[in-house]
Amino acid sequence: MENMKRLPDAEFEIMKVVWEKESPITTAMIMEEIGDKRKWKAPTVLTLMRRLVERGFLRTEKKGKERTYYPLISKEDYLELETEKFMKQYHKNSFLSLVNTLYNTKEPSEKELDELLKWAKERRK
Amino acid sequence: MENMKRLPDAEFEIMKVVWEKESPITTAMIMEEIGDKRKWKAPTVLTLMRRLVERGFLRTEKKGKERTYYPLISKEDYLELETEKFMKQYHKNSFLSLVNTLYNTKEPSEKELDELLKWAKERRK
DNA sequence: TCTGATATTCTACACTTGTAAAATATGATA
DNA sequence: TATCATATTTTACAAGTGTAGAATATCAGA
Repeated sequence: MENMKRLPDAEFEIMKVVWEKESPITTAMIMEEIGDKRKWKAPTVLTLMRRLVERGFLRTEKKGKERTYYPLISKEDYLELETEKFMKQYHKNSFLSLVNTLYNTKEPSEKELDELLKWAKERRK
Repeated sequence: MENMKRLPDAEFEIMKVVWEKESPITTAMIMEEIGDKRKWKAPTVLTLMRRLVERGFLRTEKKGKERTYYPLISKEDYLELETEKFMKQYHKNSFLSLVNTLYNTKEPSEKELDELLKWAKERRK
């Protein structure tokens, strides 16, 4: 999508569920998944879904009483946008800046280090 | 600070300038630095500074006609919060997820890889 | 077909954020 | 000290976001 924008937190919550379920998505599925955790009422969820449709993140169809939804933006594409924005805004696109910030106080785990080393070496050869 | 919250973008812009200058900070300094770029009027900047004071990011003193400001939160502390929130929310705290997202389409530069390898190796032994 | 249950839509409202005009205070200068 | 220039404070307002009550539509069953 041209000029995709960051999602408000609540809408991103919804999208996370949408991405992890199989389409078509129903409101019931969303309610079941996060209704409890977030204590959202049905109209709240419906409002968020509607806004996501307006934003072009979902498309929707009405069958009788109920609506179904389908994602138009993939999780990968969205996370890429989000991550690039973040790296640029807070770390001048420097990965080193990021790790230094994160592990300034704490130490990285062995596992993280291993994964990272493996990843970096693979790209380098 | 207990329960520090994320800053709105405009306020973060201000903080970036605050952090890079020597305290005490004056509005004039801010205006000079980003007044042009962002085309903010003086009252806009003053409002943002006031909000930052209310949030506990700055303290301020009034000398005569003018105000001076001092940061109460360091750049390092704030970036740590921001980065941790980001990693948790968008990457389940996994670096690998982050690098895979970033370098899914593009390739990492030699320089990034070198820096990263160096960093990881240093931590490991 | 009437009725109740349920999903959706409409409407609303408070809070946050970005932005600044108008009003005011105060130091500098004539 | 009266006046001007300038910095600050007050006030405001539109958009965006989180949240949901009230109103409405529609399916399923009596």
